[in-house]
Amino acid sequence: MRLKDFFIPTQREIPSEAEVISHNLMLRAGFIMQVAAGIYNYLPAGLKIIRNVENIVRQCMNEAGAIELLMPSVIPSELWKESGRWSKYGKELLRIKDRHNREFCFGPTHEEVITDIVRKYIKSYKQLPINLYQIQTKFRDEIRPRFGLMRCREFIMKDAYSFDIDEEQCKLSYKKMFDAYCKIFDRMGLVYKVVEADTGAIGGNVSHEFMVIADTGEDTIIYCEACGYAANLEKAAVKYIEISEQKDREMPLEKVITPQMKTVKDVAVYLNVDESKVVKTLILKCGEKFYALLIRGDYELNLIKLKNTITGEMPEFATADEIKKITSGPMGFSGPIGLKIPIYADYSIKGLINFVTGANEKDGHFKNVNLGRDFEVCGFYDLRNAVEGDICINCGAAYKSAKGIEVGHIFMLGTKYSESMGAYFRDANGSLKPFIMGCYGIGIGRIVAASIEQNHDEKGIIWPIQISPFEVIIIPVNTNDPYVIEYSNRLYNSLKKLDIRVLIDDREERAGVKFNDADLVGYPIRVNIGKKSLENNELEVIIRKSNIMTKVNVEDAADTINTVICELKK
RNA sequence: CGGGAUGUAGCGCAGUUUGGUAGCGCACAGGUUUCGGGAACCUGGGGCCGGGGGUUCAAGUCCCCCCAUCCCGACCA
Repeated sequence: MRLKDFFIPTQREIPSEAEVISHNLMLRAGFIMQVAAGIYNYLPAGLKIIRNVENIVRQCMNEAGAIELLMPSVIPSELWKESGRWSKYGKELLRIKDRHNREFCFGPTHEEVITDIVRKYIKSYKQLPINLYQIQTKFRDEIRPRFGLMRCREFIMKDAYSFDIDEEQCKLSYKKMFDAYCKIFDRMGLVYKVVEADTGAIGGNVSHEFMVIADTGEDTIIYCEACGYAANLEKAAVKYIEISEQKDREMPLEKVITPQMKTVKDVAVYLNVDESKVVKTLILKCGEKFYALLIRGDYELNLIKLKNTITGEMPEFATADEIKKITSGPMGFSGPIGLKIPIYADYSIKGLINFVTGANEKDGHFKNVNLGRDFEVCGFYDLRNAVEGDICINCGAAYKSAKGIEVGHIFMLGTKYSESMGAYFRDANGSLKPFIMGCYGIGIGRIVAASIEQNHDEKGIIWPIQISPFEVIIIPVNTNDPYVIEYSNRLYNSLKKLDIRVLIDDREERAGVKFNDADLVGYPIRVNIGKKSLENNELEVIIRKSNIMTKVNVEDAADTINTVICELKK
């Protein structure tokens, strides 16, 4: 491609809306352009990158035996009502109406549609297993889109769905996808971790997330270097450690005045105790039922764990009015003593003595509160977020934590959709069985963003060659020198003959402009063809990543570059 | 959804305090000189100052309403 005939609108100015580096660089390199909050144009070079990522994904999926199809982005509400998700899926689901006032949604995921296909055509165990996938534009009406392609509302996703005769076969399908995902992210050159995850709104029981490690990531992952355990924050288990404080040192209960001291921090500072000696009492609501949760002041409640161990449904925090009604005290002063609703406690409370809690009245707290003596709880559970330094549930070493970008997520779904939507097949005995399903997503745009987060320097992007919009850029340095132009064109044609994805910067720009643009856009290999070096019958090959420049004889140039490309692809 | 901020040329911004008919840099067009890390000079084009309503002789500037975008929060108990 000749740059004059192509379109890469690089910007010199730093876009004011871009907070994270990948967003900033994608805007400046002319890959994307914002149309609305969380909705972007993919400009030509950006599209090339997207396509490269898609093709790697596609190739690995095909190798793993998955079959590509394409489902619509607009889906009638009927299918979603069958699965029950029309009402359960929250505001993220963009619901729209056609001219006849019929309800549709813009698909955020396609379990319903794929199940509809399979239940219609797959009738026998002989047709199984099958894994169908698509690469499609999805829409999720995120509360807060941000960080460019990292969290947008409209985004491109690869989603695959497997159908099996039983759990065991499903595990095999799941494993195949697991391995395919590893291969995909390896080929992209990404540094990632696979973590255990909660299944959330999609449903099911087993789930893994593929996390690209990056400080700008929105997710927290907890991992153990000793045994390899890794999970996201929602899932990471906290091991119960016995605290052996001496029961006989219990002191008499004491009420203290704590004017305006609403937060754990306020109270701890005011009473001159450590935050870990303040126990917070959280009032949660789940349907019509209320619960009180006790957590040590320096820890955070994990709603997902609460849902999975106690409430079953996703709980919400009670409002100020509800708290007033239930505890008879204002928000900020709740405590377990005298509460009439079920009280559950995190393990962190067990064994604690002489702690501080709210007194369920304005400006009042209790000191020297003790479990058993002053109140009782229904039980102790793991209800808090793990933190760095916690003891690994597997091996006893200390957890570490890191920020990650979720680029892939795989689930074993079981029969959630097949049963609700009546998708059954005949097994070998002739009896009707629901399909055992799995689903497997990869965020294409997110991979692009994540790749930039991991591969850039102060000048711009450093593409892994597999993803780069072009493999080589040729820069004729002196555009007024006929030899420079001639040799540039000659090399360009030779590289094209070798099927190398080559771009020649034939613009009438000064060398510095071209160099800076090349560094910004991030081509892995740059070839400078200038008057000076041509006098020695040489040109310069520069590797973007290492910034190493090699002088190469013009006659050998094409072959040398081809060799370099092969090296970089390894 | 709550809080904060910002909307002025394609991009980045000043001008708003104290109302008086819109400016800078980059980009763009023409010209001269330059030409291996974002050139210099000259000339030029480009704005319903986010939208609507009001106050005023006069509004980018003051008041009201709306819209959009960005940031923070949504774990305060």
